[in-house]
Amino acid sequence: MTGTTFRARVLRVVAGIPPGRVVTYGDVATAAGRPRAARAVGNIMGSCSDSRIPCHRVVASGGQLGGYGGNVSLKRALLRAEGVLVVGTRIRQFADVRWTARLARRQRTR
DNA sequence: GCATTGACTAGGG
DNA sequence: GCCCTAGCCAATG
Repeated sequence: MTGTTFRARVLRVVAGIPPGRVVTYGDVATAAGRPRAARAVGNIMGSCSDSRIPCHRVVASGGQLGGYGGNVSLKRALLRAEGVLVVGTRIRQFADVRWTARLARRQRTR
């Protein structure tokens, strides 16, 4: 995996997010190997045109919705459709819908 | 190869 | 709770 670019790793992580769950840009960056590249992740997301990449499950820190190419309303609708409780530009019960590889292992094993 | 941009984050007012 | 500032990173011109 030495030749894997940061971009590819980010897309890989986002593609692994299960329905009804969300992750912050910082979490994706960390999972990709660059804890400080949250901004870069956002840039990559804007370029992700693949339908297999659920970019709408990537949100900002603190449960903020973040952005969605200028159509935040659509992102809000998609998240709510998956069971995520969204109010205004924020996510309620963010800790309950937040997803990370480490948490996934915990809930999968138990 | 340098400068600008942008779906970010944390900290201070 | 909201607005502004500084810091960080990859992509693009």
